[in-house]
Amino acid sequence: MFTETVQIWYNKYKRDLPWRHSSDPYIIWLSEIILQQTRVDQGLPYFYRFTEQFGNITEFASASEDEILKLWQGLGYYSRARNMHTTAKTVVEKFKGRFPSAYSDLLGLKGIGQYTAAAISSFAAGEAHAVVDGNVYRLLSRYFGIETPIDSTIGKKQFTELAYELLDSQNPGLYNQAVMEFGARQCKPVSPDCSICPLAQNCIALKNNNVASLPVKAKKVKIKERFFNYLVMRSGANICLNKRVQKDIWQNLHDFPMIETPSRILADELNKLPELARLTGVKNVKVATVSEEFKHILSHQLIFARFWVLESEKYILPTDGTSFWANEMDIQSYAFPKLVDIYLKKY
DNA sequence: AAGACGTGGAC
DNA sequence: TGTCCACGTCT
Repeated sequence: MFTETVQIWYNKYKRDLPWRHSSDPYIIWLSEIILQQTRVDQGLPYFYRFTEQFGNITEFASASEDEILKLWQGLGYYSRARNMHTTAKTVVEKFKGRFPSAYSDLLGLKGIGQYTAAAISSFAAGEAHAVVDGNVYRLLSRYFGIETPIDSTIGKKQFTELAYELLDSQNPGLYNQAVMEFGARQCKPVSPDCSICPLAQNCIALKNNNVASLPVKAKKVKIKERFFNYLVMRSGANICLNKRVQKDIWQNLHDFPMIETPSRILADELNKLPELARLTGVKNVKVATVSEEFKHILSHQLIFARFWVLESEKYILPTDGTSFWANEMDIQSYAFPKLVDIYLKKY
């Protein structure tokens, strides 16, 4: 009943999305990775960008990581782009350029977990694997009145087992699309219109009047505050950039040489920091201008950033090994996190 | 196996 | 304003 109702609803109300016309595992992979933790509206332009740029997995694999990250710029969770590049090269080398569609093959690829392997194998090859994404957790927890936290090991197991029981093994692709679309559009996170819901009759949460409190999540993220002091150095037509190679946010994207401090600092405090002399190679650097404070919110961090534009006759190349002088004309070819991109567009 | 990892839109 | 979405995957 549940399964049939959801599929009937889907056939009537589904959105026409470009990847739904394809059974090419490469195209489905692109769309699924882009859509992880990302809404359709935000991901759609990136999907077009990537399919236009790379017509197949071999073209994708032959691009550089910098190129991939530049195309991905602004979408967030950049490990997705780095993992895609790794996977593209794996597919060319180990699968002769034919993107796999078997669940077990897919699970072995970087960036593909249970959800994505189930999605690609069911959409591209009709394999009977149930997708369990945020939409599915929400829909099942409400309809069946399940209060097990979805971010617990037990919860994950319980919801996955239920999803496999409900799966239409004759039409796994259709069922998976339907259940996710239903969750996204009808059983919405906030204020769903239960008065028009075809599942309302048997929905436990609706009966118990606790739709709004499901699904249950046990953990809450701790937000860590960080203070970034970016050093903007220009020399002729060049500007000093930094590649973020360390294991931290925005890995392999670019910003400026930066001094992170435990709290907000003033100009004369910045001048006293030994890192300033070390990063600039100049003893008494003058601060020409200071930007306003930029507040940048990540899922787990709150970043306060200032851009200190330095004035000096001459700088030496910072000795951190990750900074370099770039021609200002080439600036648009580097991938930047949103915070830095906003600053660059403003000044 | 708990925590890390972006961004933007809805309310 | 702040909170939620946002389990998806990796480490």
